[in-house]
Amino acid sequence: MVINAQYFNITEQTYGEVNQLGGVFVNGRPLPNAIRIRIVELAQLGIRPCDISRQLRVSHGCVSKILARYNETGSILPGAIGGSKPRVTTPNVVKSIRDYKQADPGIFAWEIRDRLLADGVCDKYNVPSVSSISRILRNKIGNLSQPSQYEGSKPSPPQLPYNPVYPYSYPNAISPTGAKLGNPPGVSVTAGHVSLSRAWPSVHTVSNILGIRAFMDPSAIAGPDGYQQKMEDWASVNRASFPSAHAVNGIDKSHMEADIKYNQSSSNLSGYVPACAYSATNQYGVYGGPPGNYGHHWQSQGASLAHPNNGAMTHSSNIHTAMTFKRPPDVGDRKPPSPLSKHQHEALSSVHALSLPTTAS
DNA sequence: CACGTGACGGTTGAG
DNA sequence: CCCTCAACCGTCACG
Repeated sequence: MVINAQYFNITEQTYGEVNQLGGVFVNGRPLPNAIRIRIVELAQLGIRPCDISRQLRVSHGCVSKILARYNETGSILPGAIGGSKPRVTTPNVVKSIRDYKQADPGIFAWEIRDRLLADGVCDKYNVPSVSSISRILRNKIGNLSQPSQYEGSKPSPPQLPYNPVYPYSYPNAISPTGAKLGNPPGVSVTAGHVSLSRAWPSVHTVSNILGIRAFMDPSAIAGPDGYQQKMEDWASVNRASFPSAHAVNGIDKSHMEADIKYNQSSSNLSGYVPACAYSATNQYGVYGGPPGNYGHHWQSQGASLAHPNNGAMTHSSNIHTAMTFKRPPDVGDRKPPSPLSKHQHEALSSVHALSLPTTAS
């Protein structure tokens, strides 16, 4: 919608807010993927969450959350925002209900429910409630005599049962959603692209847009290096850091389109932009944030980046060793609080070309 | 001091 | 279209 317009508006007015650490964020919206990636990267390098928080100027709660999610799901992407959960009354389920009803017109809703479970049409997590079944009988099936619409359309793509439980379907990417993840250009993918590319105009852009120049401007702030760096970070995020990011993704996503998403970044953000027409609408454009999965759905994210397991660093070839991004979560250990040595820092910086000030506090 | 957690105010998008 | 609702977001404050 507003796409460009929005952008402009933004420029004028500032969309973001500044947190206690001086970082810029957009309330209600996820952090840009670049920052998310950065958080994970730094953590992988052994940098403590508190330091990451200070360095990137992201609240520790957020850092904690992102890292926890990453360790758990292997994805750095935010969850799908908005929309509704996948309906339990999928065409397949409706069809089954209809079949049961046809076979036994006197069947009760609760009996249907039991049968859905017994037949494996649904599992305990996605089986419709009795009331839902009643509604289906009444509204969708109603007259058995008539061919239901469903039938006609019979869309039923092979639908697997949803996994409401796990919004992140990361597991094998098999999930219905998962499947889609990979391929469909649509959503998630796009989002990813978007995020990177367009999302991140450039630090400067961002700052300007947000009107927070002050923060970033060292002179203005007089702050410790931190500030300055911050700028860099954002900038770097956009650019330099990307490579790494990309690495990250690369890893994870192995199968997913993910590659695209992040990879590009290193090469150049702009490339992918087109893909997503979508996000434009989002503030992201403005924010710089990536819509990530946003637009989309449930599944998309699930797969998200990839997770550790498969991860396999497919692309990693290029990646700097430093980033062993994703190790299997099990390994768990997100690094011990060990103080990362400066050494590590150096490594990191070199990798990303960032200078990490380690929050020298 | 580090960090996990939940309240809070916000956005999003399917239905 | 507009509204509702439920999901997610990041920040903040508390423990």
